[in-house]
Amino acid sequence: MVVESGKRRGRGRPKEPIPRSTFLRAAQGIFADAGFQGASMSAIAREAGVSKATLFHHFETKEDLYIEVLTAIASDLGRLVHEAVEDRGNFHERLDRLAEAIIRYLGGTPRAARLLLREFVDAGPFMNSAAALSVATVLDDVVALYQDGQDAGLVVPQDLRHLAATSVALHLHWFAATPVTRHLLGGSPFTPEAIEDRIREVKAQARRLCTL
Amino acid sequence: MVVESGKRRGRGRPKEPIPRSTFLRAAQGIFADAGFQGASMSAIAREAGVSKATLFHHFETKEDLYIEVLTAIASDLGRLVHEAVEDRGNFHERLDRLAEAIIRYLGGTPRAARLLLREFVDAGPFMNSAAALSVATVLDDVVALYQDGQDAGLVVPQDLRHLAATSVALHLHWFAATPVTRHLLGGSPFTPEAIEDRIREVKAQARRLCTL
DNA sequence: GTCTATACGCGGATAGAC
DNA sequence: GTCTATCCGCGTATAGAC
Repeated sequence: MVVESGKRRGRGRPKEPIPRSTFLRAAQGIFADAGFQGASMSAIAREAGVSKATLFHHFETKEDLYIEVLTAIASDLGRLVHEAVEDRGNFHERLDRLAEAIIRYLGGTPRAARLLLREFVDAGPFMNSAAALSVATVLDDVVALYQDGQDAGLVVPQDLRHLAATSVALHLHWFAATPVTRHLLGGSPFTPEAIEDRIREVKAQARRLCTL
Repeated sequence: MVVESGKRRGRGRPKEPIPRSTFLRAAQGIFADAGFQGASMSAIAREAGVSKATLFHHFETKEDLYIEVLTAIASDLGRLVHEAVEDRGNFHERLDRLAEAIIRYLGGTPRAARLLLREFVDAGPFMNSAAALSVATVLDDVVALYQDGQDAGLVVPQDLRHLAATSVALHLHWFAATPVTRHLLGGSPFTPEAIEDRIREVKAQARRLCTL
């Protein structure tokens, strides 16, 4: 999946600098497939269709590039969760909205779940950077949603932290643990039909999980 | 956590060969912390208290060592699941037994969940080896349990594959995604009290998840 | 069966031309 | 801003002494 730039770029300052998104897209792919340690800057440069030195010109270190890739995803999800969870409609509507928004995003961005879940397991450069705070915010948003439900007497009187953890696991694992999902499903979870099925199933599971 | 052998081992064939478990334990630790790619044979040898060459004498390649470590865990869990799920007692008893057995194992073997979940996300050497079949068996055991429940009219008429996936995610994520769990819990999930709490919460969640 | 020593490639990162 | 060429360390893996 090499970028087709038609003709090779020559030396010297070009009229059209390579957009940052080119590097980020390539990096997203390689990091998702190989992880932070397994990915090499050479592979990312190759994928982006530039030389390694060019890549190093745009990102001082591999860590910088990795953190930027993960920050973009965490920020997307953070926005999505915050909007879905906001105080419009009753508790169950908010719960449904949350599931649907997350699944459409993770289903439409196949690398996102793998990148995030791997980083959670690795406790790697991103989770050890300041940007990890956005993850904490998302978690707190989810807990707050359940808290609202509990206050309204709609949610079972159980530990909300375990409930929030299950919610995160539920969403990420399906799209990230591809061998497991493929074995169970017998196909890709990223087809449009599979995604619609998933939304239906998760909405039902999420309701039963917390409802009295 | 270096092995204390008292005095250094000399050259030549020793009277007491180093037990294989020494290498496996060390490898488990390093692989769990760094992942397959991130781990180095030097680090594992250091942790085991032997030279790199000695380690390579016992395991031809890093992959061999890694697969053996993961096979041991998958086999432990496979046995546990198979026993817990077997046809003793009613459906809810079997469900509770399953949760308790898995949580005690993962809680008492802090590296297991990380190793397994990371491998699921990586689709690495283990999942591409023949040994991965044991994972498929476990998944099928779980689906079969839910099928029994559905046949008995105790389980909600929903897609059992999504239910099984949630069950796996639920168990692994809590003990594997340590930064997330620690943020939510505000401490380690591996203390005896945290484990008992976890058993209680998961039993309740697992019931609500599938029960009519 | 374990050691020391080493081969060899590939990783991240840099220098300097254009 | 991008290129080619290169440095240097650490990775896996091997050879041969003991």
